[in-house]
Amino acid sequence: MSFTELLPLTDVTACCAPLTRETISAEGADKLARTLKAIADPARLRLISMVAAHEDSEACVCDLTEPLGLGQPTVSHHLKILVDAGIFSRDKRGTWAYYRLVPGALDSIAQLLVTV
Amino acid sequence: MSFTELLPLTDVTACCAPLTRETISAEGADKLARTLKAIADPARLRLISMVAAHEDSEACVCDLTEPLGLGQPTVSHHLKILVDAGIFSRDKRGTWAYYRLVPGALDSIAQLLVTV
DNA sequence: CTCGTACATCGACGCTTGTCAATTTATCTG
DNA sequence: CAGATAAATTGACAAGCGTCGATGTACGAG
Repeated sequence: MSFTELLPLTDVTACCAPLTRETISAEGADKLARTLKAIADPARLRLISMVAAHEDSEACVCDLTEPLGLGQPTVSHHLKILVDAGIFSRDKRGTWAYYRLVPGALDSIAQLLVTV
Repeated sequence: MSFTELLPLTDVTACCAPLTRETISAEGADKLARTLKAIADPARLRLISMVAAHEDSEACVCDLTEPLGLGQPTVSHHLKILVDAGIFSRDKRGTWAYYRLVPGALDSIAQLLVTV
């Protein structure tokens, strides 16, 4: 019963209590920190923004390497981190790998930070 | 002309475009990443949560050291990072330094992540 | 003025992270 | 099959980060 493909790390979604509503547990803090670390990088923020802006809201590595100004292995590395964190999904079609935002992933994170 | 005390790093508030609405600039990504890095740590997430839950929504270092399970210098270090990022404000009264959430700081960050 | 307390700062240490060049794996084409 | 292209993986390196112990600083009590 491998949930891994269906719910990569989106247990962030499962977690509900906003940070400031009730005291977070050490484990919860660890998990949320890991997710935030995945986003807390300039290259990865730009990747998220670029993929969202790309046509059909998806992009392959070759679309991203040159505008980002980083090497292909580095871009692949960042994309893997985002996939592992449940932010991106990966769809391999032929020789290309297409990445897109997991719907609701960023919103789930945002809801944990909000205080209102 | 030192803005530093008035606008620690809350230019995050000034920034408006959610990540996925328009393509973020390299500079914008850098700034947002710095802010997110300030939050993307288990100890600091717990500090945020603990301060928000504390009576009068403020706490001094001595309130936080023991429940966090970290040394006093380490806690001071984390608090400084949160203050520099504009998440916490610091108010020294007598021998004690009281920290509290900057109103709207976390919400500003959350709004940059949201996709809806 | 002296002592104790609360906090900040400094220096050092190990671990993690971002990046690259080189290599490997997978897939399509002829 | 051989060759070419897209992407993932590996190994290495410098830089950054979290933590601690020791020290410095500011403030209140006596």
